[in-house]
Amino acid sequence: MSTYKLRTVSVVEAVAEQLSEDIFSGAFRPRDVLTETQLSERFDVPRQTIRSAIVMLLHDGILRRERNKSVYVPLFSEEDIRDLFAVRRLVEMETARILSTRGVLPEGAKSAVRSMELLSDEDSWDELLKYDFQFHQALIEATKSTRLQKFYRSISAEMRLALTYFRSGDFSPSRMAREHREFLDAIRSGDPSAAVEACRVHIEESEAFINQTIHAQRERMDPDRARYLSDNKSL
Amino acid sequence: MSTYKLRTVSVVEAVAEQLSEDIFSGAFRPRDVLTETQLSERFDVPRQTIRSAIVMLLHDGILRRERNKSVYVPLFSEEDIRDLFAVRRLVEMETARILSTRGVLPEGAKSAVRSMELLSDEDSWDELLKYDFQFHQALIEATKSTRLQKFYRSISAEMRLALTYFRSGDFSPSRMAREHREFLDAIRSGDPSAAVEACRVHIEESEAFINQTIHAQRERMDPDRARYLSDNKSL
DNA sequence: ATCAAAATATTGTATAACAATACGACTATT
DNA sequence: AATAGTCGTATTGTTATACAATATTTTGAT
Repeated sequence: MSTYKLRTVSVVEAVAEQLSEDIFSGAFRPRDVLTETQLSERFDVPRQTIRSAIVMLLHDGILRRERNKSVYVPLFSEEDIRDLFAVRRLVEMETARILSTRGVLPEGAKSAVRSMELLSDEDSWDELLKYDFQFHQALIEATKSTRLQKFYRSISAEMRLALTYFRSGDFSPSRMAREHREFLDAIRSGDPSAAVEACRVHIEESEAFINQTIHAQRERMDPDRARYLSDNKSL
Repeated sequence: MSTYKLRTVSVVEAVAEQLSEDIFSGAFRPRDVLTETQLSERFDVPRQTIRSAIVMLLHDGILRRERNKSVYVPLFSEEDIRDLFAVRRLVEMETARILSTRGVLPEGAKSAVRSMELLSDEDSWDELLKYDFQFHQALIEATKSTRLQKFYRSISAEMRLALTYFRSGDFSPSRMAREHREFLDAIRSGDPSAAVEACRVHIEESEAFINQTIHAQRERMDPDRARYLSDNKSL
């Protein structure tokens, strides 16, 4: 008889998950303030449960709070974006080094790229984003490094939130697929330094894309607003 | 008039802090299971408060649990130690690169080294460890990278716990001080690659020291026990 | 001794209440 | 009108209690 590892979901986890979705989907916008009683009614669970769920999301970086204040959806500054990408680059380059050294190429990453290649320009940004995350997730998990995974988890939620804010920019599934394919091939090559370099390129392309979207959004604003944001280094 | 940023401590934080100390100090040993009611009585706070404190320590990696089970103090495997050091090396090398590039040399790190140099061989391992952590903490904070700091925090507690387990090995404050001094000088030099390399050496010396202690401990055991541990890759 | 059922212990969730803090509205004073 | 002070309200932080769900131990039957 084989044994199954069943996956159960506690109430707190379910609330945290749904609340995350509400944030990612835009139901809650940056700077929105969420009070515990309000959430308690929304999900029809006791306030204690909400508080536990909030702690999870605080750790994921998609909610913030000061003491004795209500939590709020974070607004990422340019500095936040820089920091996120810098750290992500660090982690992913190390991942690329490990995997190419070990000659490991996770199936999940391969299938994610295949899925991307099947997307057409009419498909949604969300769809593309899903495969993007699946790809990188698979790579990290293949390292088998508990701490690296923990680290990546702690920034991936923030990353996802940042990316959804700037989804509106023009994007091309085919280009995205090609970039991921190249990265994957570099890892497959077995040359660690080449893989690491490909990773750097990949992440920097991603960052450049975001920055471009940010600036495009800013130009669509009126000058005063743009100047204000520029002064406050916020998005 | 200058403004102060006051630091307050909530009940949960105080409990978490004290509980951490109890774990670091060895009052709770690896594999010890801690029930919530037991802790509730020990600290004379309601169970809900204990639960919140536990969540913090779970994130710090100095407590673990499976669902519906009591938490327990982790026992680090050799793989854990390897993983911890690998990731720590990654973060600290990046830190060294950043600081040497920017020409930043935090005061806290300098004073930590000075304190080490004043220690004699009669002083305690705990004392030395304190300055060691102060040194690395200061470096990380000087990067101003929120995510890097968050990450470091998430492994430093585990690191400290691992180090306290193996405190018994022979140690030399003067050698420790010298190693840190050399690392600091390398950062000061302004040559990033030299600083990064010095960092690698520093961390690897630290890891080698731990491994040596581990093996020494193992040899003091009886053969059966040693073989058992070897088989289970646990310490 | 082995297995199953019952009793117990422990975590997870729910409800309520109160204390501490933050925030806004209002008032009094100048 | 502007300012500082006071009060009331909303919100978070903490405590208390109870019960449900799950895990563990004990007991009992075979």
